[in-house]
Amino acid sequence: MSAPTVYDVAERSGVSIATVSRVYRNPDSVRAQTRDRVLEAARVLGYVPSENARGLASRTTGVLGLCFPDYSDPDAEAEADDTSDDSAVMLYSDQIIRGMERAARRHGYALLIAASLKGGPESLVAKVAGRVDGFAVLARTVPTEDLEVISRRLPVVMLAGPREIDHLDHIEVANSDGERELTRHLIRDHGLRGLVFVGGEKDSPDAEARFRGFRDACAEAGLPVPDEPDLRAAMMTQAEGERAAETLLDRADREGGRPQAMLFANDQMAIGALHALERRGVRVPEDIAVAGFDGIPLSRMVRPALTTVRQPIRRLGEEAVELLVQRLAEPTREPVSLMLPVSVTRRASCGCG
Amino acid sequence: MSAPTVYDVAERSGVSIATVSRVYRNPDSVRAQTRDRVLEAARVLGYVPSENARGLASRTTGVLGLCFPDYSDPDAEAEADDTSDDSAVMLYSDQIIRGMERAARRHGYALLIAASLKGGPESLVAKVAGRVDGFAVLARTVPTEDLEVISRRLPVVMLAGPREIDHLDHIEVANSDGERELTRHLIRDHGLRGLVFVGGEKDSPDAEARFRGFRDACAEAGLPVPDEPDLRAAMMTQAEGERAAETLLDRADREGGRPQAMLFANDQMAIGALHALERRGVRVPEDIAVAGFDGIPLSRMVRPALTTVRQPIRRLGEEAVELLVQRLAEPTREPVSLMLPVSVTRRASCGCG
DNA sequence: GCCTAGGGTGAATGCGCTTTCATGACACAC
DNA sequence: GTGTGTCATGAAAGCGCATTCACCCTAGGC
Repeated sequence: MSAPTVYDVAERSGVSIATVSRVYRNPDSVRAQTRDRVLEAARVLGYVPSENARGLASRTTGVLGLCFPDYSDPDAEAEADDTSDDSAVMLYSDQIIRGMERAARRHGYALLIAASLKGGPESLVAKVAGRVDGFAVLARTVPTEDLEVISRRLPVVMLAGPREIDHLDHIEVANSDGERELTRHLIRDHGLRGLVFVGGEKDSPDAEARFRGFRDACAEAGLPVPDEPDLRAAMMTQAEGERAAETLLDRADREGGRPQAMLFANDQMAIGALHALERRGVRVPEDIAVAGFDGIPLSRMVRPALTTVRQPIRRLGEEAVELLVQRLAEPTREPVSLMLPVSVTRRASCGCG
Repeated sequence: MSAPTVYDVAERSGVSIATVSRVYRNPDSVRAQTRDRVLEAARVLGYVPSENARGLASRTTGVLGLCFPDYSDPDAEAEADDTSDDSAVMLYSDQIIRGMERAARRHGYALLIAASLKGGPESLVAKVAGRVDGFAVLARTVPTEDLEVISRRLPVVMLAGPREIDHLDHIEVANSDGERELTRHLIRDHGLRGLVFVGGEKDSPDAEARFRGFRDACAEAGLPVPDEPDLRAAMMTQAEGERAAETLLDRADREGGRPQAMLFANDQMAIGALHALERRGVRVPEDIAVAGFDGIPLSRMVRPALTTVRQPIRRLGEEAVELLVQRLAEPTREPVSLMLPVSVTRRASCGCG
């Protein structure tokens, strides 16, 4: 554990530390014979260059970072249990990590990942930021003002959510477009009319964007255009989805006119609704169509399989790296805002397949 | 992108750099009023401490690392396609990453991940090693001699595979025990007798350990004990599994006496075999039982569902971090070698469920 | 034989921070 | 009033490396 340095290697091989450094940074600039002596000494001593020192001296690290929130995700755990196959199911973060890792590897970067420890010191971002050449942040992981500060120092790309800081690179998925297309499908291809939408809280930009897509499609079709979702769930969890479905059924029983389709701002809720409907003896899709959003793996496994909109999450990670690499190469380039396309996945719960 | 430093902050707030440093490292040692001045200056300037410099000066990084091989894994990609749900399925590496990330987060560490770029410079390990407080290596990612060298400098834990260097911490899964128990189940609970085992190459320690478990169970039951697997596959892929199954069937046709059960050193091969058997019109499990090893997600989805042995891969990652943290706290502790228990998953392909 | 290029090497400096160690300013007790 | 602690801060010395810049040596041209 002693940690030999360039000085040790230099001494042992009878050269200066400059030469040792060159052997690693620019081998061709050193005579072969000298190089071999140095490498041999390094081997014997167990020398490994300190990337910290190297980074300090050369102002570049070869590492990209990712910060994501501490969703110590009870839902996800539960989901894993549902499928009775622990850890077989990829989470959102897993997929982004995989995407970034692949892309980073292609470009010769390593990847540093850190989740904000809820209640921990706010140091997280700083810790990452001080250690990488650039990094990606999932929406709402880091206070906007911190980002503002840090982005003056190195490239940052924001993932998902709205573009909070307009001089940053930014990638989101086409929430609104996706929901619009999904809704169109229900209206046009299945001839459904009484559509209700279950959203999230107002401060969830994704949920709001999806609602907008829903409204747009209603407007297009000449259907009544709601100002607000028919219901807002606080948590967007499966349990809340069940509750929402029951509330809507009760409301319909009281007021008459059961809806022909329930659209949910995410798959979790839609799946909860599926359960609730089954309990109530309401058949899906015969009596009512159900649709979600996200395309989580579970959506394919439930019965009936859930019609949804699939997000290219892994690509989100890959594109993030591409953007970082580009900006590193050309720091003055104009900020970019990408919107990744999503695709409607038609399955049994809307009457397809 | 200017990158303000302690000097800038110190100047602007009228203190020395030492005080700026203390504000971040040990806030209580600075008078509140001074501290506020410094923080304000930092905010205005957009100062973020350089973790590189900090690491250099304090010889500690707060980062743990993971190196894994570049299996740019055609099988895995194919598997994802099979389930027609891109990137829904977790790979081995994803699961380890998830486990390590969770555990690292608990202990306040960030995680640096790097896959060895095949054909790239061998610098990978050095890059990671020079940047972390300790790291985990998947078996056969890094040449033993490199590890030997690096482990003199910082804690290293080896994951999976045999213990190549005996002064390193090491975690493996109970390959042999698992296969033994699986084999016992086939022999004892299903009364099977003619068992064949399809292994991997001799230099695959996992496959060999599994074969030993198979032998042990045969010996216990008083069945003939083979010296070698009935067949060795070069790649342990699905395609090789198909081929293996066909070879074994052909051999049986020539020599008479079709086996009652085929055991494969991993799930991939077993799943390939399932396909081959179906093509040949051999019913599973009525005519022949099939079993794999690993418990990959696909094993649950094929028909008949595959009996296998599930590895706690995610826990492997978690335990790795625990070991690193422990060793960091107590560098002189005796090297540890853990063996994680596995569990036999009985499904349709052996006649259960 | 002298001069010139150019490649190989070393000395020295600085990257941004942590960390003694020393200093100064006070508060308190004698 | 002098002495003794305490607390807040500054000065300075590295941490391990990359990188000029200057230097020397050798090979080639004349």
